[in-house]
Amino acid sequence: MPTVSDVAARAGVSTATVSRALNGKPTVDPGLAERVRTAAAELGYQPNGPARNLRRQEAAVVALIISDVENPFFTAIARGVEDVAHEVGYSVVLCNSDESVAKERRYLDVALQERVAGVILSPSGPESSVAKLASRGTAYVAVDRPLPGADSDVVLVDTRAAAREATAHLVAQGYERIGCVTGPAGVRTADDRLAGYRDALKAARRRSTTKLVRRSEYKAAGAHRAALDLLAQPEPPDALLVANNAMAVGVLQALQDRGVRAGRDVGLVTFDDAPWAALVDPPLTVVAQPAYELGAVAARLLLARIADSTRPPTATTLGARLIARASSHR
Amino acid sequence: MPTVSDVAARAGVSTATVSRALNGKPTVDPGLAERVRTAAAELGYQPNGPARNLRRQEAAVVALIISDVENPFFTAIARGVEDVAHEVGYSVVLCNSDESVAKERRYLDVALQERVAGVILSPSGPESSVAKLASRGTAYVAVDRPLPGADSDVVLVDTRAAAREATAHLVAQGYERIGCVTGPAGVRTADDRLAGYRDALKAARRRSTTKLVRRSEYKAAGAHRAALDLLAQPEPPDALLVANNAMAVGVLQALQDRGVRAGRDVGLVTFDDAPWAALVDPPLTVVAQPAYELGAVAARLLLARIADSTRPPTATTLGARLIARASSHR
DNA sequence: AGAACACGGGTAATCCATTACTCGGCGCGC
DNA sequence: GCGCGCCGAGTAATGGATTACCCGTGTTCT
Repeated sequence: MPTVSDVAARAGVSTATVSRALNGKPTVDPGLAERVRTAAAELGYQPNGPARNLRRQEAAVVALIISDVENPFFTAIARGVEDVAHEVGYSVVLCNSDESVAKERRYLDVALQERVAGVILSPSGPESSVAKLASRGTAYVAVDRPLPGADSDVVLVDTRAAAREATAHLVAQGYERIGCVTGPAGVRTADDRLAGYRDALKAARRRSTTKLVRRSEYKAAGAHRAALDLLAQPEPPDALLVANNAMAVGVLQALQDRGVRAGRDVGLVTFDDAPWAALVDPPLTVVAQPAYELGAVAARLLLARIADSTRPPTATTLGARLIARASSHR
Repeated sequence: MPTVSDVAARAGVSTATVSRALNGKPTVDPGLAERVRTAAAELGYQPNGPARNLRRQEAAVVALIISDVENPFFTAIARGVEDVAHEVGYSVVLCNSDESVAKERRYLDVALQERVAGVILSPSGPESSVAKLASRGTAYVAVDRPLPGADSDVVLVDTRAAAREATAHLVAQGYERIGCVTGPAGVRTADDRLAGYRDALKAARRRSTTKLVRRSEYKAAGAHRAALDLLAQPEPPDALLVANNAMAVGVLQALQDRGVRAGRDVGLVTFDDAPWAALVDPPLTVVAQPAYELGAVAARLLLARIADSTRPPTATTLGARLIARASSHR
């Protein structure tokens, strides 16, 4: 594996010149620079990343820690981050914390060790270990969910308002006993969606009861259990607000298991406009979140913070959009 | 940011001992090792990854380059890889080549520069630049699709047989004009699925015509166009074999657009048992591929090759399973 | 008791790219 | 014509962890 010295020898210059030429520094004679480039190409020279990062004290890499790779919402965020980062020459490494605080911490440690330039994360739990990042001066941005306590850049969706709107929509469609399946306590989006749901019930002068609310992991299996449980009650809900698209899968399975028809028997609004949401029977009414934008904005904020660590932290809130389809209509 | 020297000073030992203690080398007095560990903890010491990797000439990281992060098939592979790699202390960085040979090459370069221990990839096109990996001695494994020309470890699904079985199933269900929507020429899975489809038609003594075959990118948009195109023909197909799950979305949209009922009007078998496949109307008959297993096996092969670069390359082929649901039944 | 050896631990070389510092040579101004 | 300043390029220091090599102490065998 050739090194700068090999290139230098072949081009008949010093290693300093090789480095300057390959990094496009202007203080190199064009002729020499050309000679260096051909020498590098002939040897198939690839700079040694670790050596470069060691010297530079930072890698041109940002880590993106998402809570569920199998959720299209988060992969769309990833696309947004990637596109923006690549434009300015940063690479993105995607880490899947799988809604586990332990895995999240592990990835944060790796990011810290590898001296990445910055981190974008969607915190999986109430207690996050970003303190380490802060104390090391590594830039970071929270996406989708704020960081408890930390005064950081953050990009959110106005999910409480969206949940309120979605619930109001169910009320307007004439559903009587509207339930809610949301994520774990302490995960901000889960709490906000529940709060929005309650806001709407209150505004409609409906009594809100914990009997119609269930929490579980943000995954299909948990939502499946939650939905079965709700349906098994003496007075089951006639509509459900479902807090993310993985959960929507679980809830739909539960309805199918019980032979309950979505829309007709139980109205449904779910978060996230997954590619398949319009294809199920009946097409799902959804709260479409601007996931790609979320990622793109987060990436831009991160880059800005990497460039200037003294910027005051900003909070960006994007809006969501209710797309009414047949599942919320008798 | 503390370094080994800081820890050494605090523990009253040399940097060598610190390194040995923290890396669990047996040649350190347990008492000293303990002192080192407390010192490190008190300082919040995090080893400098680039420095370590520079010295070790390799990072405990494997790169996984997949062709589409938004496709559940590939994210399931990612889970398999992650689980296996983490068990032995490797980190996984996920790279999304987005079915683009250029992005794939870019990520390969990054992987090479960062001196990752190994690479697992699903090649996006017929010409892949793994030659660089080979010449640098970096371990790699192909997953889902073989590497043209390269004699590497590879983990595949017997996708031709699966396509044959799926098509035979459509024949057996009484469909007459069976079409096929597959991926780009040169992508092995796309070609194999088409070949399997033709195998089955031949076995059933059906005439196979290019009028019923369309190729597009492995994405929803392309499949949508392809399906509309097929349906617009004077003699449209009465059944379709669809080569992956992103495409299934596009095809279902097209059917919806045209008011054609899946199953009744047009039988459907698609590849990949996505979480939502059983939830659409009608539930999709699918070829379920062992995606998680694919990833897990690939990771194990990669680790074996990292440990011993002289092993002869192996090819592993896993079977797929046809799950008959309502979409292939009038 | 003396010698050989095992073992724990320290010193310093090493990995490779970047960059501060330095130096020679050339051009321009007085 | 002389000197100052600038430009291009080289020398060597730097970053932090690992590890080859070496040394001193304590053990064991003869």
